[in-house]
Amino acid sequence: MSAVHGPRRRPTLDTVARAVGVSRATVSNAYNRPDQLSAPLRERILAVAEQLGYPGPDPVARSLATRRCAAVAFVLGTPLSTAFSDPALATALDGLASTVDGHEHSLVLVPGAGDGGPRPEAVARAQADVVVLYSLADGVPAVRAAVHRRLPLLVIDQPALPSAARVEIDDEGGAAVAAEHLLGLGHRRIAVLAVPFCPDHAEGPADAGRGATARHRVSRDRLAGYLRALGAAGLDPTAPAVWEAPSSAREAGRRGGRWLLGLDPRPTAVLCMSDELALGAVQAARDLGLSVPADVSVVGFDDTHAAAVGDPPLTTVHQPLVEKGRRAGEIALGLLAGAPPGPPVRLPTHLIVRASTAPPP
Amino acid sequence: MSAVHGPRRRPTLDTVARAVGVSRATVSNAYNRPDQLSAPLRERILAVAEQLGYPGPDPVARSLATRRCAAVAFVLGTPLSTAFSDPALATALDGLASTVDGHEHSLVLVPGAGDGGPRPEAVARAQADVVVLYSLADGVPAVRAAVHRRLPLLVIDQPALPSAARVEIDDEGGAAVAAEHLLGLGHRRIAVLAVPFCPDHAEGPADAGRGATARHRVSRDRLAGYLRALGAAGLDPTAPAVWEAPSSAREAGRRGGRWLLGLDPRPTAVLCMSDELALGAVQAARDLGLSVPADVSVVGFDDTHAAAVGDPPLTTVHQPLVEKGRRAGEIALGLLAGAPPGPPVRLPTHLIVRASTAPPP
DNA sequence: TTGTAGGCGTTATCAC
DNA sequence: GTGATAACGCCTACAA
Repeated sequence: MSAVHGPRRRPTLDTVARAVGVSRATVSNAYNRPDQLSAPLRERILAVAEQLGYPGPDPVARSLATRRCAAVAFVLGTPLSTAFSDPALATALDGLASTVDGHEHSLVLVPGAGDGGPRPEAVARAQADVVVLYSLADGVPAVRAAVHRRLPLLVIDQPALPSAARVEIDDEGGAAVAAEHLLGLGHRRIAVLAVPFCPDHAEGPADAGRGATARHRVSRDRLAGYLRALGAAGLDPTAPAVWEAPSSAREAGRRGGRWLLGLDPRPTAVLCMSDELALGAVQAARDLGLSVPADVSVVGFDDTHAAAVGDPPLTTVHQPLVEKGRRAGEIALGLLAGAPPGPPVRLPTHLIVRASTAPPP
Repeated sequence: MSAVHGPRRRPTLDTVARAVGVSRATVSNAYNRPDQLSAPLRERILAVAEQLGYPGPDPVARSLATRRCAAVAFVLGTPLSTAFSDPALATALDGLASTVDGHEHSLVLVPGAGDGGPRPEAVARAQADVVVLYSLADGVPAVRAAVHRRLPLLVIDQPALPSAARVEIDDEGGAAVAAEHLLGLGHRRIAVLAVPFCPDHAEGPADAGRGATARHRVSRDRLAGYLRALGAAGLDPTAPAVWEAPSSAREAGRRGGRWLLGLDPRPTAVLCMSDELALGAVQAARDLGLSVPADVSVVGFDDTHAAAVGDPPLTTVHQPLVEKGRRAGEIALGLLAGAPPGPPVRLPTHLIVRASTAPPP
């Protein structure tokens, strides 16, 4: 009698077909190829489906049959919320989103929190047709998991991966120019406020070894750029104090800034690996009663919107964030369409001098 | 002979099972339940899989079998990139992301561009276990498509939907308070700069009818709040000039501001339905050689970060964006776990007076 | 225009 | 600890 009152389990294509008295294929066509059947029949099918409470073709089953998800996966190396709160990341995603939009694809954000980067299971399970890895640390399990999937793959700001497309920034060059700017102003006691070197959430002073063996290409290269410039100016490349922040967030920068500016002798300038860190360092200076740039110069990295409107406006290294995302999006879409990975795209950086740097006091 | 040189098609669980000489179930267990088989056998299976180039269990097939996607879909009413560039939306998403993170779920962003809101097909095909609708216009196809799926459903800033959970803001109350603030300062010629009333990308002056029949609950309620306060103060509620912007972006606000401030007689104050619009209006005032708030007062809505640091800092209606997202995330996670929708969550707004408002000149 | 048959790659449930 | 077998729900030639 339960059969009379309608099925207890949710209806499927087959339920509808049976009720109408046609085959599954015809019901499928009613949804996906209206031109393959007569209008009246289609009407009837849809009506019965509606009345049966059939929710329409199951997207997962459809994907299984078509081998298509209509989605691009974006794997973060940081918590999910940073996609919306970290200015540099959000801006790059903005660029990527603007190219993915209008192509009938969704954007799947795969969270990256955790001590060893994103959980490899999360990467293995993401339902997408192409995967984009964003600035993951070298050798984390998630990278292996991504390669393993044999899906079209694109990495952003990471070392080359066999058969993966790549978009990246000239981090070392940009960092070197930032350091040269300070040297040119006469600074000699220069400290470094770094984004994470490894995916282990460490926070505190970092020695030279830690920086050199860093597993995040971005922080490794930026540090190398700073030190190269300092070395070229005759300074001891092991001399600068380096604070490793646990993220690129402003509060983290403030803590690091307080430590660096509390050193004796106090640095006259701080090279920061992100604008948010730099803005935090400016806060720290203020906390200590120091003025920027009169008492201490601060240089950022990224050239986010906040850097330009900061107080003082930040001298920083510009990287084309929107273009980075846009190019990544175009390449991802290309891979989706069967295009080969192509040569890596390397985007330039340049220094923007604003008001947070001046000669040392 | 092609069989000798290895299969041309990509290997599956079955390929591996056959090669090892075990059943599919055992291979599946090797991946998903290591404790269900002996370690040596598992090793052997994994080794053969590796050698065969088996990418691991297919996530889509797994989802089909388990009826789980491990993802929450977030359906936007605006282009994908606004998720990262619109401050109010990004902040709400930040809150949602922070609660979803750590729960082994991905976040699927479903783009919402298009004249009639998000494409219903995109909503129908999103692979997720729960869907969140964000501020979609009443009656757009995407809403029907979402309801149709019979998945746990949550709407944010939209009218009630049968059996859907709901989180929303007291838009009308907030708007009324904003208007009352201006009235209290002595303003009588007050204009309105509105976010879209309908999903049709219209831009230009809007008459009373358009506002009253708006299909976006948010803009409808905010307008109603403004007009209620003006009416209560004895002003003609049909009098205020209203400009409908095609989005809540700053540039759109600037265009609308220029039109409103070019009217004769010029309004002495502008009520803006978003902070970005308000910031655009401030720009417009500047374009026309007017000073804010000396010549014209501007009130925003949302209380985004940019409002606080603007020049001048914006008087605006605060809405708890992060909490809105967080609550939505908690509810979505709850629905996922089988919890009932529960009563709608209505979050309060309040006025923040800063420096963009003053008595009329 | 409609139906048939085979396939998509897993997981789950039981036996053994 | 391991293996059959049956779902899971749909798509798509191809035949009628």
